[in-house]
Order: sequence, then C-alpha cells, then structure tokens
Amino acid sequence: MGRSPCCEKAHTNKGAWTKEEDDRLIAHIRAHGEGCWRSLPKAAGLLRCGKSCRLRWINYLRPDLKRGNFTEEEDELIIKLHSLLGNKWSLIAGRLPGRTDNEIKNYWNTHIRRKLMSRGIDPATHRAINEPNNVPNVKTISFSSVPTSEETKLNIIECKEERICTMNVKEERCPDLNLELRISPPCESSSAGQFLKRRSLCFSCSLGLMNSKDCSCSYSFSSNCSSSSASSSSNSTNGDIGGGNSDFLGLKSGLLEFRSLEMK
DNA sequence: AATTGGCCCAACCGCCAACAA
DNA sequence: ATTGTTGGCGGTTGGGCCAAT
Repeated sequence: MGRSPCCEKAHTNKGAWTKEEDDRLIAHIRAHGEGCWRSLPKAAGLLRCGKSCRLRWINYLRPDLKRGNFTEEEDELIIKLHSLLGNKWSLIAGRLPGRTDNEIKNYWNTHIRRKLMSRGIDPATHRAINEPNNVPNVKTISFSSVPTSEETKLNIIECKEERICTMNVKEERCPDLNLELRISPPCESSSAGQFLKRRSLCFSCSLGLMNSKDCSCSYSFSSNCSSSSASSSSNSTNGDIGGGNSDFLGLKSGLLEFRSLEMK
C-alpha cells in the first residue's frame, strides 16, 4: 500500500502565496504556535497543504529571518561548513542565524559554486579543479566506534540526540582535502567510552551545533569545549557569525586547518 | 518595442526517520 | 513487530525579472 498523500490535493492552492494567505498563517501561528502542520491549514482557514504552510513559515514568514545579501563572512562560513558537512543545508543553516536551509542552498547553487569555480576549486569536493583525483596516500576522517590506536589522531563525539560517534583521522601523507564524513552507530563499550572521553572532542559542541549545557555529552572539553561552545551559542543567537568571542571554525584566528582534519 | 536567454529564488516533490497506534 | 502518520530534508522545477540583442 502506498503512502497516503500529505493532504487533499484536489482542494489545495498551489504556487505563490497571497498576502491574505500569509496574514492568515502568521495570525494562526502567533495565536497557536508552530506545529501540527497537517491540521494547521484547516484551523487557519487556508486551502494549502500543511507542508506548504510549514515551508512558507520557515523560509519566508518567520520573524527572525535575516533578509538581504549574504556577507563575505557568511560566504566563507558556508564554504567551510559545506566542506565539512556536504549538502547538509539544515545543519549549515543552523550555524547561520536568520538564514534558512533553502536560502543557503539557493545561494550556494547560484553564487558560491561560481565563486569557488573562479578560484579553481571544485565546489563538490573543495579540491583544486586541475588536481589529479587519484592522489595516493589518503588522509581520511572516518566515524567508527572503536578507533585503532594507530588511526586515532582526533576523535569527535557526536552527542546530538545522545548518540556518540567518533571521528577518527587517519593521517597519511598527502595533504589534500577529502570531505567525506562517515558516521557510525553509537559506541557502547564503557572502556571504549572512557577512551573516547579522554581522546575525543564533542562534535556538536565543537562545531557549535549545540550549547554545551544542552548537550547530552558528558565530555568535558576542558577550557576549550565548554567555553567556546557556550560563547558560540550565545553569540549565534545574536547573529555573530564566527565573531565576538566564539571564533567558530577558527574564522578569526584561522585555527581551523582543514588539512589537519581530513586530507586526501 | 519585442524577443531571447540567463539568473534567481520561492515553492513543490519525493524520500526518509521518528513516532504512535 | 508491523503499519500508518507526521515532520523534516535535499533535489528539482518553474515563473518572474532583467540585460542583451
């Protein structure tokens, strides 16, 4: 049996939203809050699919959206995040207050791709375009629950949703970016867990994806993790991209060296 | 002035994971 | 354990705009 449609398509409007529809949606969400998207159109008196309402709100009507051109700083942040995360637009958008995944995706496809191409960089791989692909001695980041002592240079605990993963850097010789990220199931072993606590960074905290106090990871990142993640979080709510005290991804200090993370 | 082609971006589509029954 | 529902995500589309011809 196939999936049931998300809404009754025969009686829904499609295409561009009218001012009146926008007003109805805004008024309803102000009165009742976000959520229950399926029942929202009927409750709000809209002839729209719930998904359409959600998209309209998230991408266009939300009061905290930042409209207007992307700054040079935002450009660079998007490029760095994309090099780490790939096309995970929602994750990237999470680090750019006031920007939506859709907006960033569009901006990437229309502006940044071209910008990187003009720099001679392949936007898909973040490698030099004329560089040979079959470069030997690959340095990769892999996510695995039990790192080998030889492999592990850097472990990052993914603690979002209480999952713990590790990112291991296998260092080899050739300094070239390999941006493939692999994520493994949570590690269970307590001994391995202790090992990781000692050797790992919190992925969400260090990326600033989660405030350290909200994060379920028990890892204490000494002075770096907790302080940087806390300031990162508070700064991000103020729209401070890699600015203020956070210096997310080392934008200001240049601390983040991709080649030290993953190379191919 | 009319046409064409490229660009931009809002919106749609299909898939997937999480969750509830 | 299975099935249906829902919300969320990334890829794609299509219409409006604008500059070039």
